[in-house]
Amino acid sequence: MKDYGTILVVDDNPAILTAARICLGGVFGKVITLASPEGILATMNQERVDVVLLDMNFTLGVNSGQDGLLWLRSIHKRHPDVPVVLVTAYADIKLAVRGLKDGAADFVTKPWDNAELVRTLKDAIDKSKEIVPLEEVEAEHVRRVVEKCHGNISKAAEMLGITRQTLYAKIKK
Amino acid sequence: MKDYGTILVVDDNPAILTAARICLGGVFGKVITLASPEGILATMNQERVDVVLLDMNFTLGVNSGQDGLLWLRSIHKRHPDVPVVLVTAYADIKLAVRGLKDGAADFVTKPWDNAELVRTLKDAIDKSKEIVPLEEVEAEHVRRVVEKCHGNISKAAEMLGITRQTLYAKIKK
DNA sequence: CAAGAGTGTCTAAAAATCATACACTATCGG
DNA sequence: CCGATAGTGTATGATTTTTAGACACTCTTG
Repeated sequence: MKDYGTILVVDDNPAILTAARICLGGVFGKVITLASPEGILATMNQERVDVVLLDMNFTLGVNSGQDGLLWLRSIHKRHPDVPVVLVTAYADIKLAVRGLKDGAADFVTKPWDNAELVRTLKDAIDKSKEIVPLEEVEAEHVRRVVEKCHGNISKAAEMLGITRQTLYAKIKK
Repeated sequence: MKDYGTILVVDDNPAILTAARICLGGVFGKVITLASPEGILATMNQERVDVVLLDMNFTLGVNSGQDGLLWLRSIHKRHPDVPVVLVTAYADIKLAVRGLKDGAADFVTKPWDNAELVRTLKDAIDKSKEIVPLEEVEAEHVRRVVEKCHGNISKAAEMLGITRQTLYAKIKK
């Protein structure tokens, strides 16, 4: 059951970290906890982390979670394929939404439901691990661009940077 | 300035529709309004719509916006490349988040700020119109998969459905 | 009607991809 | 320490894809 790899939990409340270790220990092979976000990148460079659970409420209320967003961006920049799940207070849902737009995989609101948290984390990891063949990605993108050009194959081909004839061939299969 | 095409506004409150016509008329070449969502697909089949502004509060409070989500999915299914911006009450932000996961481009909360609404709609359209060359999409996807395989080129190539040598060639440029 | 834009198809040349192969390195269990 | 296994980097020739260029056709529009 412990096949979900390594999780990094970042929260400035030690009680939360202890709770996380207990709650998540049964699901993740390794639970790393950090009381402050400064060590995130260092930790992720040393250790292969499969998912990050990041609390947004550092420096309580001082700057409405801007710090959290900055850390999220830092993680996303260095490790674009490691999913980050945010933790916010319910009143801060707008912050969580900002986070989603900035690349977070998902978020949970405090106080959280353990089962929901685990499900959210599993989903985030599963989604990040799912790999699509190159051919499929290409076909999907071609379909969208042709749609966007309202069926104008010449324009679509130009925007895709390929020849009209090549686009024909790709559409046919 | 009216180069943002056609917008479809769906809201069961006639006053909102009137306000939308006035507020959005200066930005969009054509503002189509619908008092009920039943006509959405029919309208979109007849007319080329560039963005949809969809209120989630039909059948007030009866089923917490499930209807809105269903309409969102219908639109997204038939017209996957037309961005949909949701309108929800502030208390229903969770609904808006569900909507985002279901493919909505963005959302605004009622009561809205006109400038913010226009900005949100413009962003949604700009983003939906931006077209990426096929080569770039391919390179990005290759990069991600290689990263996900932690540098194991053989595995990455297999998952991408291409040869190891081909992957080499793609990485080199 | 004439011009322009788009379509569908063809050819031969150029480029990319494939299967296969070989030498090399690193890791791990016996 | 040795052999097995897995991965890397590179090479070759055959095969497939893509390209440039061209031609005939349809549509729309001034």
